[in-house]
Amino acid sequence: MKVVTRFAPSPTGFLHVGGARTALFNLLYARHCGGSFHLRIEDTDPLRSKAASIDAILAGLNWLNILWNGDIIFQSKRYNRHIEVAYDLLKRGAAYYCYCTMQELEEMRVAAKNAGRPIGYDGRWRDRDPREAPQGVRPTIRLRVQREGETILDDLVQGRVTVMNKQLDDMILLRADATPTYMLSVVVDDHDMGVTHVIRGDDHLMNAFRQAQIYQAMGWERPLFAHIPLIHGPDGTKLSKRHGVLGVETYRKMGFLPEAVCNYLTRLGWSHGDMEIFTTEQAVTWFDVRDVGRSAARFDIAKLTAINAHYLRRKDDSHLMRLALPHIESLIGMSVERVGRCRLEAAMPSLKLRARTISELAKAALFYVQPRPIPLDEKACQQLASVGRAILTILAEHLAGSVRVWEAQSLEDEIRQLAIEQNLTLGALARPLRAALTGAVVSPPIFEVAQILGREESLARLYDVLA
RNA sequence: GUCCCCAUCGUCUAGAGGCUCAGGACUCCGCUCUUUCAAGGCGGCAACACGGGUUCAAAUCCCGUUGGGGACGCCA
Repeated sequence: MKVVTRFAPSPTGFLHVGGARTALFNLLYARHCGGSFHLRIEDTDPLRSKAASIDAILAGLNWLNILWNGDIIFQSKRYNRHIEVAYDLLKRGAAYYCYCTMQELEEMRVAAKNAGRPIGYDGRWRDRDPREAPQGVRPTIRLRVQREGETILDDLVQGRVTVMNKQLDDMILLRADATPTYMLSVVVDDHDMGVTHVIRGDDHLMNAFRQAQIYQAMGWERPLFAHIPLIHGPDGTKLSKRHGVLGVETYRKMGFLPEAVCNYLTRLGWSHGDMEIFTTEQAVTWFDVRDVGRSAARFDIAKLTAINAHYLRRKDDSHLMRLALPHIESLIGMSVERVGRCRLEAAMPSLKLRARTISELAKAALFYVQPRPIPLDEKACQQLASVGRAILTILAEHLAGSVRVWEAQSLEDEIRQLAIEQNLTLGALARPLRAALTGAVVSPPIFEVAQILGREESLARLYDVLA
């Protein structure tokens, strides 16, 4: 059997991490099985669906390199097919017209809640004669749910789950305005697309039982289900805007790498022994949706950051340059000229070793491209007060008079020698030098910095401070 | 309220009856390296929610309790 999976977001917002992980698991499983993975946009609610959301979702998936097979399926374009099935169900006696008004249903819910009964439609039009229909009320079509017995679902992740059918109510298939509901559309589309494995968030677990009834009524074979646990916020509740997590693309802006995000998300709720760092290709060979854990995982930005640092260090310098440049330019508010770019490229190996995100890297790289005189932070100013300033004077004079090649190792040799002559430690000389050259008290190795800045720029920065 | 699910270090997890007085990763804390900061190396703190069973033996199986989460829309 060829495995077919799908990711079916509704275009009501951005692609959040939970959705991204669901998509990832669908992709991983399909590819693991040599099957196909599809994308379907669930835009059956015209009131909530937005074109901008579709763009955001596609952008997010593309960024993460979660690529689907074939064309995108828009549920809204399958409208006629959904309606056809609704009427088919009606004809089979598996569905019926319901003339309840919204207000009536609301009252029903309140009454049920107060009486301690399950909140849901009480089936009042289930067997009622349609001739009793009130005037002027456009009916909905509801499924005539099998109320006896129980439904068993052998979920690939949750295991065997049993629900009494009397817990299910007759859900609406077609709204009063004749548009299909999600509950109908998913089933029809999954069936027509030949979806074999429905992998989705476990907030849909109960829906599987309702949907099972539609499959049954239509005489269709039901796909296998895998309800994966939701991702929770640090406080243990379902991830929401309240947690400040936005679209997956926000993580791009925050300086995360897509491969790091994918690695982290895949590792959330799933593992392959002690493996922490792996490529998507490796995950494809190891992944089985049956191995996904049943308990919810909390989103931990610290671990994501650590994984990101790992990938950042291994990223090639020119690629990193392309990613970091926009961050840097927005920080200094101007474009980086050729000289600056050369410096950044030369500095990249030690810059990336000290950053965990592109943003951190950009911030740390700033001093390389800022125009003179570069700003000094508070600690650097302290460093360049009385004694530091005196040392800097000696350094400047010495370096300006030196004829040795301006290269990290020879600069270090020279300054070590100077330290001995002056009866000072290397640190005593290096600290003021660092402050003047970088404007800060922490930086990449200072002789490397001096080499990259070049003789002229370095001396100029020293004299800027002395002036 | 009704139904469903879950439960190993702070977090992500390994563990599918004996190999485990529970392993890895992140975080945190030491030490080391060192011109600063990182990285690297070494080390440390830290968990089987609780109570009953079953068994020669339970983190692993069963029941209950507690705690947490999710679903109950003419949303998806």
